[in-house]
Amino acid sequence: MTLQISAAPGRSQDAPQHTGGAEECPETKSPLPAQSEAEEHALRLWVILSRAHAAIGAHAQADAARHGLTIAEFAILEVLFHRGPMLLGEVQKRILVSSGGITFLVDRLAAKGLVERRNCERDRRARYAQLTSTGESFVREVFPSHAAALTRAMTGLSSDDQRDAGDALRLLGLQAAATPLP
Amino acid sequence: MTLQISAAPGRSQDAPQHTGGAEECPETKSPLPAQSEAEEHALRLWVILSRAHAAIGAHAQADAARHGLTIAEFAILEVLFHRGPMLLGEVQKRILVSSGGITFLVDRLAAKGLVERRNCERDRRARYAQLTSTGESFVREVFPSHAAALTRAMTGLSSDDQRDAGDALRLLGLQAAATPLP
DNA sequence: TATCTATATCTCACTACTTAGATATCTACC
DNA sequence: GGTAGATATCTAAGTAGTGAGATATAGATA
Repeated sequence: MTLQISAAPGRSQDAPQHTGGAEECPETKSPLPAQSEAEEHALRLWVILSRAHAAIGAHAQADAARHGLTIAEFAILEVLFHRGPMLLGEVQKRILVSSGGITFLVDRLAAKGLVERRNCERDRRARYAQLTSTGESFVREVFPSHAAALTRAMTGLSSDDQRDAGDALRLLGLQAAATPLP
Repeated sequence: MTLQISAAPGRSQDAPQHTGGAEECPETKSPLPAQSEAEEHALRLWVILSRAHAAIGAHAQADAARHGLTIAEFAILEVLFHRGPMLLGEVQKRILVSSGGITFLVDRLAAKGLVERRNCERDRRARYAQLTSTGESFVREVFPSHAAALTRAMTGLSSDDQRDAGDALRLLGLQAAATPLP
């Protein structure tokens, strides 16, 4: 819940009116090379995407926090509930945390009694995470209000527009994930 | 760069085929109350939004890291470059960090010689952050490749589709920010 | 003026992770 | 069977922030 790139170009005219002299700086400041329209759209989308993610995320976080959980913990419970027991590595990829992170998160959920590990018989390096029965009732109890909170946070778009935006963002995310980091 | 909610409903049939007995659990598991279509779309969009943000963010982060900066630091440099000197509180709201965070980040950028504080004459509680001349040349030097990296990360959508997605996400974010947290 | 409330920044203890590397195990191929 | 390289998880140390509260100042009101 942070991480934001500044809103894009167009230096505003009115920032330091009252800095008290010495800084009107009338010499020419060499401007940046003009951005292409493609770059302008990409930068703008990155800013907006970050803001939207932060704004929605604040709702998800607030709702998870009501139950003493982080968003990442909540996500793990949710995936285990909807998909059943799962190897730690699979959960890790799905919720996008580091390998150390998934160990840590499952430890914490286990300490809360919501999740337990189980050995994998086919691969003795690997372990399953699965909900305890407490964990299962817990999800059953809190998930509906969580879904409602997110739905409420998203009323800025009609349900159909949400689906369309989702379609577009899916392409965006898949392509970004497939593009090698520099 | 993390934080993800599991991909949505529809418990998969094939998860624990090999957990070795004792868990086929044929008793009926009371299903969750069926979600409305609105909730389904909202949850799906939240997942996709998080993934897209993480995937693009990885590129932004990798590029910032090449210069020894975090995304948040980079965002501050960028906003100061494009908008000129700015009160800490304004920067804080724009890049969405906590009040302690903006103090910390500006400290760190100041230690790197890229930013400096200046007192505000009209309000002695407040302070401006502004780029040093080093900071300004730095931004001038690294911004173009940063813009290029983000543009490259976003090739999953055409430039026009990026604009459309941005329009939609802007509404989404604004409404979410305006909705009171529960 | 005196006071009350609202801001703007800072401090500092704390948290939720990440990163790098260790360990155990698996798979494939000699 | 033995060995090389790839995985799956865990461990330990480190980091970028957050959150609550402290301090100083501003603005409004009596």
